Amino acid sequence: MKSVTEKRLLRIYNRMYDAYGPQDWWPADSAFEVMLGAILTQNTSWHNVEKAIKNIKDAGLLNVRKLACVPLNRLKKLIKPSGFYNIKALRLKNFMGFLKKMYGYSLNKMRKVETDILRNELLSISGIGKETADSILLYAFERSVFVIDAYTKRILYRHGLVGKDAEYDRVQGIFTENLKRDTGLYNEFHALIVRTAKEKCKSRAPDCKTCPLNGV
DNA sequence: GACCAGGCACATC
DNA sequence: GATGTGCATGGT
Repeated sequence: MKSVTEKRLLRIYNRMYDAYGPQDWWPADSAFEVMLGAILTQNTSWHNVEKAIKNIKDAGLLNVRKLACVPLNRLKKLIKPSGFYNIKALRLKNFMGFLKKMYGYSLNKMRKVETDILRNELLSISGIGKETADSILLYAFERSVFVIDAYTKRILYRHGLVGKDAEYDRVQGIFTENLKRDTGLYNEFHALIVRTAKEKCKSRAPDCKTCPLNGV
């Protein structure tokens, strides 16, 4: 028996899927690249993040052990195009220090850890908040964790499912308490929200005619 | 030239 | 607990 909210969420999902199709997220070739991107994209357009990741790739450093050895100042230069490079370089260092300390740089060991424990570990790292942690859990480790970002809050607010300043956990609960735990669905749903938001209407104007969510 | 982008930590009240 | 602020590049 589907709840009213579940039906609404699925209607939103289907509209976006029909308009844009599968998004094939996360745009990365490895779990480590997902993690780098998740930190670099904090309050930053993906376009700029791609430049930073390309710099790291071109330098042959897209590898946990290699990148961990790069001096801070060189790391700053490599990620400069993604903005906030001073603070983000420190965050990457914090994160890689965590990987070394907890897992000896082994993402396979990390992969064996239970989701709630892993989430708490990630949140304990300075520079990794809920959205970044959940992005890593969903897109690097295929866990059924719903990622909430500014777009998601905006869309749920626009559709009257949460209040204007609803907290992260509250917004996340709307999805996880009403949808079945399905990693593939969560993956595609969040990706489609970002895609929809990037289109012209930005999912903002209530009277937008081109938005696939208009009238849902 | 203003505004925005796939947040987060920290200071202050 | 809530609100405000710094962090910075590059595209529109």
